[in-house]
Amino acid sequence: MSTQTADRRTVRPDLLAVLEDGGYRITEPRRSVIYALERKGEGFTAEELCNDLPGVGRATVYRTIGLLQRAGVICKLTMPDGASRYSMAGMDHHHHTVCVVCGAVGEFKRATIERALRAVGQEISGEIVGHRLEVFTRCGECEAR
Amino acid sequence: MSTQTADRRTVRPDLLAVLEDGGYRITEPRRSVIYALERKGEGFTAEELCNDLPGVGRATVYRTIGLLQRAGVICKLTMPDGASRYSMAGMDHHHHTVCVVCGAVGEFKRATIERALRAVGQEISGEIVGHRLEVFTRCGECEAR
DNA sequence: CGGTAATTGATACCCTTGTATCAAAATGAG
DNA sequence: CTCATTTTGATACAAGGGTATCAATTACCG
Repeated sequence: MSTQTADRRTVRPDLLAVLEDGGYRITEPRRSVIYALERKGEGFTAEELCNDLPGVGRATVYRTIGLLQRAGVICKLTMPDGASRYSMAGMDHHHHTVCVVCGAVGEFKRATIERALRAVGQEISGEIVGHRLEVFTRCGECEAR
Repeated sequence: MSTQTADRRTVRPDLLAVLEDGGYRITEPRRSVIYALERKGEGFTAEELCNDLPGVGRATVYRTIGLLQRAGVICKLTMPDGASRYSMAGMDHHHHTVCVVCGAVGEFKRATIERALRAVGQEISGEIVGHRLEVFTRCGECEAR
C-alpha cells in the first residue's frame, strides 16, 4: 500500500519543531509516532499506527495525532462509511484521492473547483464555511491486481 | 430547521412503489417511516427519525432506511466528525450543502465540477470510481440567529 | 378465509473511534 | 542534578451507529 504521491516531494514542516513551537515536550513516544507517521505519509488509520508501534500506548498515539491535527500538519479524512483516516498534509488547501481498495491517499488541487464553489456560494442563502471533496479511486497498483 | 430546498419541487419516486417493485411488503411501520421521511425531506439523522416515530421500533427504522438507501432513494452523508445524516435524493447526481449549525441540507449540481474531476482522472494513475463533495455552510436561517 | 413467509420490535449486543483516570515515569529549566 | 511539570500507558469507560436474535405479529397469495 504505497502512496500515490511517494515521489512528489512536498515540503513538510519539521514535525518536531511543530511540537516545540507549540510548547510541547519532545518525548520518546512522540518521536516514535512522528517517525511512523512520516513512513506512512498518506492514508493511514489510527489503529494501524498503534499496531506499528507496539511500544507506544494507544492513548498516546491518539493524543499525538490530535496534537498534530490541531497544529494542522496532518488532516483527518472521513470515508463514506464513517471510518477515519489520517494523512500528512501539505500546507495549503487541497483535496484527496482515496483508493477504495487499499486506502492509499493522494492529494490534488484544482482552481476550477474552488471557483465553481465560490459561484455556488452566490446562489445559496447563508454563507459557505468550508467544503470537502474526496475522490474515490481504484489506484494504479490495485488496478494491476 | 427547515430545508434550504423546501420549495424546489423535485420529482420524487413514489416510495411505496419502490418497495413494491423491490418485492417488499407494504407494512404499517414502513408506511410511517416513509411518511416521516417525506416530512423531513433533507438532513435528518436516523435517531431523529426514531424519536419522531415512537410507535416504530428502532431496528425497523434502520432497516427501512437501509432498504431505501440501497434502492437509491435516500442517501447517506457523513459529516466531518463522522456523524451520519440522511437525505431524500433526487434521481441524479448532485452534491450537498450542509449547515454546520442546524444540519439543514440542500442539493446542487455543477457541471464545471464534474468536468474538472474528469480532468483530475486523466492525471492520476488508476481510475476514479466515485467522488463526494460536501459544502459546509451556515444557512440563511442560522445566520439570522 | 387460511396459511406461509416476511416483517416487526424489544432488547442485547457489537465495533469503531476515541476520551478519562491516575499513578508512575520522563523532560527540561534553572 | 533537582524538582516541578508534562507526559505516559494500562485500562476502563463512552457514545455513535448500527446489527443479531427470535418469538409474536402481519401481509399477501390463492
